[in-house]
Amino acid sequence: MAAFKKSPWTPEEDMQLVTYIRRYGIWNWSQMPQHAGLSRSGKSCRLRWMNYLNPEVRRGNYTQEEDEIIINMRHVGIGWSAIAARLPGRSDNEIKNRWHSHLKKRIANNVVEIMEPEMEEIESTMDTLMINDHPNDFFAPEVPKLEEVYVDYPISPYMLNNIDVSSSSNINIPPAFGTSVDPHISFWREPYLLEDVCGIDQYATYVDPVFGMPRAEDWFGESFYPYNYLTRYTEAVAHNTTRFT
DNA sequence: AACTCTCACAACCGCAATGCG
DNA sequence: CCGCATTGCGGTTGTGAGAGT
Repeated sequence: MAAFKKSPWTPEEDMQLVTYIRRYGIWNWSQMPQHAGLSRSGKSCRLRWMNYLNPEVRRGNYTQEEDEIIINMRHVGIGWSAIAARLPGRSDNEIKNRWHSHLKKRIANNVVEIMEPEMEEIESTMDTLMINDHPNDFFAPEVPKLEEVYVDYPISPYMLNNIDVSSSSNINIPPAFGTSVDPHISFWREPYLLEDVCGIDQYATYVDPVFGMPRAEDWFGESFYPYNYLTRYTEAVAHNTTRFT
């Protein structure tokens, strides 16, 4: 098995992953990288998406209210993922970082006063978690007839009608059903659209005439990458260096 | 200007949980 | 029930930026 790449993600890799997910949805993390042309593990791709590339993720600029929620929920032993569920747009990893780099220290220095969370708040949080864990106890979703939706590819008719498959040569269509790498789509793994998640289409459909895919700055703007990452990367490519620092 | 230290955060790892045949 | 594959969680590490000396 080829070794997976282990290093900071490049803008090109980000674009490959986002482009792929935008076109085909998330159908199987472990197999997606191969079809997206990425030398990354599925785990790495999932983490990158969940913590960084997902347009739902907000980064930085924590409000006092958010900090207090983190502190209070952590104080009673609630896990990172449950706290993330309580804070829309925040990933568990980011909250964890926030805790370790800011809040823990502030508490140690008694900069913030730890308040006993209101019982109602805790019960409300627990109710939410119960609903998330046992959705069928609360409502029964209508299961779509997948055989009518998916014919050759595990993507929806909407996506089939709105993608230009020929525009990107280095991204492969997911495998068809019945092949050796049949993705075994189930209801719970149904691919979803970014539009469904975000409400709006946040990504440009512009395709670079030379490279076939949008440039990073077209997608995210230079501020997307911290510490002038994009600038340094671009310079490294221009000077044909193998590693940029 | 050069070096060291600290901070912030991206990303990795190991393990647990879950799903599926 | 079992074994394997996949996904999710939490702890930890690595690295770049900026502050301090």
